[in-house]
Amino acid sequence: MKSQLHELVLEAIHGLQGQGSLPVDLAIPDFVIERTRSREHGDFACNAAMLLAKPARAKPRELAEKLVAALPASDTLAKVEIAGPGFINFFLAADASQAQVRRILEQGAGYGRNALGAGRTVGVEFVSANPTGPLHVGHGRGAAIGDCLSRLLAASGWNVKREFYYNDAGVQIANLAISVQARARGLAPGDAGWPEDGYRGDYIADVARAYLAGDSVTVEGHTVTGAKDVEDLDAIRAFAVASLRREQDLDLKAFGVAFDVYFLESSLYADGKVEETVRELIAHGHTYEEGGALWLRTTDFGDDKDRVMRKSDGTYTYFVPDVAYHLSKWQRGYEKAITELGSDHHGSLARVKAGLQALDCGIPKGYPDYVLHQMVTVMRGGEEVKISKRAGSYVTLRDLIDEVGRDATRYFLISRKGDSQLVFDIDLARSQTNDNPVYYIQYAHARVCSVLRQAGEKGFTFDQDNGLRQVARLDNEHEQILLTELSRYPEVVEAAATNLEPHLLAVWLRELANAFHTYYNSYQFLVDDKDLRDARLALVVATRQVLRNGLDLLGLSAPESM
RNA sequence: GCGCCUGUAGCUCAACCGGAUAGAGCAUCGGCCUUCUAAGCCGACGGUUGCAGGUUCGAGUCCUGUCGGGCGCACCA
Repeated sequence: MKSQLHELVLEAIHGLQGQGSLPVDLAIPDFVIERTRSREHGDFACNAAMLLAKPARAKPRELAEKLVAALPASDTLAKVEIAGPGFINFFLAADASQAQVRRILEQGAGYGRNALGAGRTVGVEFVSANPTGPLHVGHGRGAAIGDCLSRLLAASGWNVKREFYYNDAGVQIANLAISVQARARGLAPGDAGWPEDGYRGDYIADVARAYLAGDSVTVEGHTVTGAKDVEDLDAIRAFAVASLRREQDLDLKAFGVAFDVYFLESSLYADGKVEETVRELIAHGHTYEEGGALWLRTTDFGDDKDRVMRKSDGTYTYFVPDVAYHLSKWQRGYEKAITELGSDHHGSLARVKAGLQALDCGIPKGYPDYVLHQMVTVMRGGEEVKISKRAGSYVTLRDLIDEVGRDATRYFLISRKGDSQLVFDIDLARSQTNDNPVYYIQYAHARVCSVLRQAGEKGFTFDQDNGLRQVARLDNEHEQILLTELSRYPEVVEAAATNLEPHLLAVWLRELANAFHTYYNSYQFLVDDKDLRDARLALVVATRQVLRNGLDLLGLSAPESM
């Protein structure tokens, strides 16, 4: 609809140019068609007249009048008004918005999808936690954002690959191994001989116990069995990594998140990708040696200082495999790559992008798209919660899922813009479940289901075809508002997907639910007038469809009763 | 010190890449269930968008400065 109106206005401008009211060589500004904030201003508004006023040396309102006069006739419009400083307000014809009901019911689960991705492949990397402990709330925020983005992109016609990258061999893993070993020897944090930066959480003791008991752990298709040998650090490391990967997997599963690819940093070394990357960077002349180290001139690509690639001891700094990893995404056919990270990693962005550009192999300048999220603070009883039994020093995702439920946790973590810090209020999410926004949306869905059940009990049969023939009966204000909301859904999905801002969908779904609840409280659906009843039920079923589609994109359930 | 993010109602947050009278939820107060689930609806209260300038028809949004908060600034990952 927006693009349709945009076209109409464009034609009007050209028309005015044709009749000499506007200069022919006028540069047409980037005017927009947008949803109005208030219904008094119609359904859509256009700012073309105000933008054209200066270059055309005309008064905005007069120009707007000319534009309206030159507007091609359209039967989707009931009226067009000029308001404020020169807005052109479009009022849709009632039957145009009523037609939404048919569109929604015909398209069903497909309503709201678009084809912007055109079947191209996008890699969405998120969580990417190293297997050194249970996932924390921050990972949860990343998981919710990454998963929801994946769903949005899939709904926008992209072929989505969800990817989890982790380091299975670095110093953190070495630290994990000696921590488990210390526990296996019966040491506890604080004891003499406890490793200096050892991981202190209870989960380390659990892993050590399982290792000594000879338990088996299966993850990503391999099984690792505890060797029981306290001295065998390699065996301990393998077992610990498998155990924690498995625990993270279970957490993610409980959160409703799954991945297509688990990518190991160690594989980049094994496959020679790291060497290949270094070779290419040297070959393209963006490196130099200094002080026994190999440097990448990242300042050529916007970084604020050059970075060491290979330390004087011959090992690589971490950002080299990071570049190699993103190169592999490109080589694996990810035309678009999204990397979702905690904002504490934002320092690496410029480096990786610089490294990719220095490879000079056709990777587009903005590659990859970074989506960052700020920290999460967990509050309970007005105080910050910092400790979890299992992890020790942080609140785990599992804690939240267990305490407030999967859907509420997801909704809270997804409903805010990623780049603001987030306060997760457990009391609000849990003890005040009645006031919880996620239940509010789900309740709208359950209510529709309930209405249909009631219809059956009252002996009414919903005749959808008849309802679609009678949509002209949907003429009261609440019905119009609901219809307008429903028609916005595809725009919301598109905006959330292209701006990489899933919270837009979460926020909007609440508005849709509100429009429905208001309608529900104002009018009886199960009336004796069959035509009116069928029309209302058609609208209500269409609403349920959109609620379902939206909840699905957020990864939330759509309960039939509550 | 430098860079990135951020500052909006008492609290938690929105505001469609510059638009019209800045919106929700929680909290507080007042109404609505013999009628489809009151996990709901309606109303009231609540704001100099941290502050000061600037850009223009128009600024919460863009620019400069300033104050407060977070994160990052290694031959660590």
